[in-house]
Amino acid sequence: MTLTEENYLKAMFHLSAESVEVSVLDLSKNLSIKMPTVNSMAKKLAAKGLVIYEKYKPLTLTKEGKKAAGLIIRKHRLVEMFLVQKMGFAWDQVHEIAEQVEHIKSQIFFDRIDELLDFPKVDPHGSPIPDKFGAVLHQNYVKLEQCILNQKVVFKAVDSSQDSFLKLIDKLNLKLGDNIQVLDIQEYDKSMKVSVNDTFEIVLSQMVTSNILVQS
Amino acid sequence: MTLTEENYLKAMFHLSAESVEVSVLDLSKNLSIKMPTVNSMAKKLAAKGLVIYEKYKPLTLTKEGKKAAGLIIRKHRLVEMFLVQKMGFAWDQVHEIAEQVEHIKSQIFFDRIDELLDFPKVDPHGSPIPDKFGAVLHQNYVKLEQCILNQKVVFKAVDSSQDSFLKLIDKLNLKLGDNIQVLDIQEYDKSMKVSVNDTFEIVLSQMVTSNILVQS
DNA sequence: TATTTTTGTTAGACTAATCTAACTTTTTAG
DNA sequence: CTAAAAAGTTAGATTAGTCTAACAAAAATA
Ligand SMILES: [Mn+2]
Ligand SMILES: [Mn+2]
Ligand SMILES: [Mn+2]
Ligand SMILES: [Mn+2]
Repeated sequence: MTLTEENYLKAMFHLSAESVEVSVLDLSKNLSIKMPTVNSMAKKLAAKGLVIYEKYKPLTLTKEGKKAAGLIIRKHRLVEMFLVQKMGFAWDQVHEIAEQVEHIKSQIFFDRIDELLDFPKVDPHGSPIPDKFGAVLHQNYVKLEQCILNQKVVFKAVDSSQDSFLKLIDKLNLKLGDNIQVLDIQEYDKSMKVSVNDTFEIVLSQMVTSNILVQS
Repeated sequence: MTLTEENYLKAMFHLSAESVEVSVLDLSKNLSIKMPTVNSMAKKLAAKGLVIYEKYKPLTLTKEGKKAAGLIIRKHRLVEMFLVQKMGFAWDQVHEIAEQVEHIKSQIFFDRIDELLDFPKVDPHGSPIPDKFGAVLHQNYVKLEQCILNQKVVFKAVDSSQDSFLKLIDKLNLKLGDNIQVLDIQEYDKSMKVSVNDTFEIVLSQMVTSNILVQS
């Protein structure tokens, strides 16, 4: 499989987290690749048995395709964890590097990373690392955005890898595992005031709360 | 620069260690790519100012080209060192992986590797790591093959990355830094009997002695 | 339902990297 | 010094991945 094909599969996997089916337009936007190009790649992946393609219908990953995508995401997340835990990178520096390293062809390389990290289950952003068969343990996290007044939750993961977002979280002194309570929600812009570990209070815009994943 | 271009430059750099000028045929053999392909790539690299190309003449790297190649080789060797020193790989496992990782686009990634290794000067095979400007400190090593009877030398580097060769060196219990004395040279096949650290004696074929680099 | 907008597809072109077949130049050997 | 061999080049084809322009179908809206 080529690097390009791997990136398409990975994008489809991420997009189908919600809706299972993925439109050509969504993929196109997500990859910043024009629709006709996506269309022809979809046919190519279908010919390889990784995608179900029917004219004018949304795309679906086959079982095979899901597994392949899961294995690439596994490598991506293992690499991110290694970069943070073993090489001292900040969580906002690792996504771009992992985006490239995930395509290295070497089983032992990733096995060794896994071993050195003692077989981690999540990456530095709280996302689950798929197992050796490409299967992802589904997390039942919700967006902080959807929480109600006074609800108490735990900050479990982030839903964006944009470095400006991650840097903001750092600046706000928020960390995975923190206890968050919703103190106030502004009707107008959906911004939230929350308390963190009962020690300090911050205000978060909806753009931020929609990328914070929490568990009750 | 593309991965492919980087690999051509690197190959040229290696081949021009001896003769400065590189024939299209040599490059073709070295890369396992047919001559017409090499020819057109040579023109392309010439257009970018990295190679001097004149019809029917051998190829030469420009100053720019040499620097670019040196920087890729730097990455390759830093990665090999990291894989051995920090990730526990054997010296015969790292070349293939480094061949891929050397193309990662991320300055900080390689800078951090350099730092974690405490700015190493040689890779696990004894080859010098080019500096940040792509310049290589030239080593004055000779092949064990060329040594004379009774000469005492130090094993400094290997001249092949083939894993079967490296495994053989391991099996023979030879290590970089070992003191070697030439005890006997067979007229017929140029095989050598040598003593190692004055503790044991082994016989090496010419194929082996031609890939062992030593210093007096 | 009819029209407009959105989404998806086809056709055709382009670049990078590769190949084979045919031809030319240079080098080597008789 | 010529003929043969080796090395290098050109031409033309192929595959992967991308694009724009034009067209078609599906979905949304009036
Ligand atoms: Mn990531
Ligand atoms: Mn990627
Ligand atoms: Mn190497
Ligand atoms: Mn390489």
